[in-house]
Amino acid sequence: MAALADPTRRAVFERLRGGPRPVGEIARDLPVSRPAVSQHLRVLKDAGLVTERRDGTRRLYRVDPNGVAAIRDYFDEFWNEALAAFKAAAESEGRET
Amino acid sequence: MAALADPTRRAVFERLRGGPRPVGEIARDLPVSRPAVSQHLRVLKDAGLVTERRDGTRRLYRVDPNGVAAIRDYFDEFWNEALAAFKAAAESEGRET
DNA sequence: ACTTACGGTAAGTGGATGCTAACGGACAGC
DNA sequence: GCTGTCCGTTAGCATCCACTTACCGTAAGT
Repeated sequence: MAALADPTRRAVFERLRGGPRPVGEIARDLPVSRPAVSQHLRVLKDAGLVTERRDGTRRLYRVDPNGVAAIRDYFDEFWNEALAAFKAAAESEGRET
Repeated sequence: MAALADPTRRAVFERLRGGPRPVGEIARDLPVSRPAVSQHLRVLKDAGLVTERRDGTRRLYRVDPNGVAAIRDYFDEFWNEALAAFKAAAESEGRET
């Protein structure tokens, strides 16, 4: 999840939300150089959030559903536990006060 | 979400998952000093992920359900869009190939 | 009032990291 | 084979940030 910390990297990631994209196309509408995008994609790939696929001289990157699912599950679980604790606390507080 | 990037800060955050906690108690079972925990809590608070409440000389921190919900929603939406795009791509690919 | 416990803040430092510039490699078209 | 395009990698740099140490304020107990 640390991979999604950087704003630029999140921007790169979100460019992939609608489907596969080559590196250059992503770099074109971002205020950073192409190598920077490459490095971000490498981090995202190591984090299991995107996958790579060669297409001639280009490389298509796409979102890896498994990675997104992992983070999504983490927050779902956290949400459930935290909410339960929150309700329990609110209740016992209501009782005491 | 950048607030949850740091591992230590995530650890602090997760200590709050089960209910409110004072600063000292959190710092006690983490390998960092108390001021460090204070700083992390400040970041989490600014990010809207936790709320603070004074209790005598202590300060109780607890998870803010709103903050967690925001992130959870972000990933839910991302998940839906990405999955849709992924399926669409897989389909059109299956057609062509 | 004095002491003790709790915790936020400021200053300073070392390590991590995002960026660019420069280079090298692979593939397509002529 | 040569050229041009696309992209990953390296080196170097600037910046950010997490951490500790030291200090100060506040509240509770005696």
